[in-house]
Amino acid sequence: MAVVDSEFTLDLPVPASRSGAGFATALLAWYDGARRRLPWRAEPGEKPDPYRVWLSEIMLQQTTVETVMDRFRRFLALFPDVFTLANAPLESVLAEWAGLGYYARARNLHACAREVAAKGGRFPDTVEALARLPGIGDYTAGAIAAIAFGRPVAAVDGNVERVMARVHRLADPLPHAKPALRRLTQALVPAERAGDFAQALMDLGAGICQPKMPTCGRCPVARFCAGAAAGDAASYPRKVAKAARPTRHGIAHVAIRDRDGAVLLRRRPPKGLLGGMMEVPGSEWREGAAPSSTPPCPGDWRPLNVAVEHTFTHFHLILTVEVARVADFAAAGEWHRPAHLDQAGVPTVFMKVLRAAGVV
DNA sequence: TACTCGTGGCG
DNA sequence: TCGCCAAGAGT
Repeated sequence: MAVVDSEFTLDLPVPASRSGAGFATALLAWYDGARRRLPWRAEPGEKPDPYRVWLSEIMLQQTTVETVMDRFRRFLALFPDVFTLANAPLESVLAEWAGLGYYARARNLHACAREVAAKGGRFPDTVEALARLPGIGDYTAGAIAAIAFGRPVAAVDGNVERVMARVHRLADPLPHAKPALRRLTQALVPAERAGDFAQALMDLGAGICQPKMPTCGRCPVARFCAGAAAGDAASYPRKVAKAARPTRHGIAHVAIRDRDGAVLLRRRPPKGLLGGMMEVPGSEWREGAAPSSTPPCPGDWRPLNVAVEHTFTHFHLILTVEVARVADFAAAGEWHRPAHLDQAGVPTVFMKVLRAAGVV
């Protein structure tokens, strides 16, 4: 009955104990008593708002619930509906997104809002149509279709992958196992309450079937779980080893205007790393020795004693910071006063630079 | 397919 | 301290 460890294929029928209504019924019964109350989540009996569901799903991509809680409320207060968002300048959306990371999400969010608004303001209600919108991939399309529109489709995020890999004791490592895990999940989706089912799986993954310490003793679906039965749930899902992170070096020039303490910032190119966000002018970031760079304006440039370090997803960065108080002059960029830097759209790495320089 | 793309928290 | 992890998508 248990799926053997070497099983990679999914053409075999799902074992009866892990298929059909039993799993979903047990999970939903648990969810009815244990569901988290979250700002974007409709209360029982409430009709979900597709705009809020969509916004929350984008914001939650690779981002913790804890972080999103406050940011979601802030964002919704500024952009309460899809038309407000569509009509807002991209720069204001990026500024509000600053610090959240993965800024392509904000660019795609804005582009998606414009598409939806241009077609009347209603989000499509099928996985296929949703997945055609910018920033909406397989997971998010499923989540919106299920949560906002009740479609009986799977929403397979990292939580669900983990739960399913354990339930089935799947030996195939991620990311190769993703399509298999999607099919295994879809096979369990109930005809009714598909949105609750999706959210229940995520609550289960977040609260009980946690990455390093699953508490199978409190799990409502442990009796359906091969990993719980074998006592090795924590060893799933298997994953392929990740590549080592290289270190890049660079220089950042903090120009402080004598007159009022304003600092010189520039807008980065619209795509790529930190695309569209504001930056402190500086050198390129390269592996090996720090590249030389010309300051953005003349001045008495002095290096700080302490370098600024920041880790991105795929590389570590060490920035040497040089500071100068400079006279007012026409520079390629914008002068921002310290009091308003939190509204300028400065990503975290450059906020670290400004803190090191004593600007904020 | 494999790589790019942020940030903060935690064991 | 440091790798792992968090409601992934685009290319």
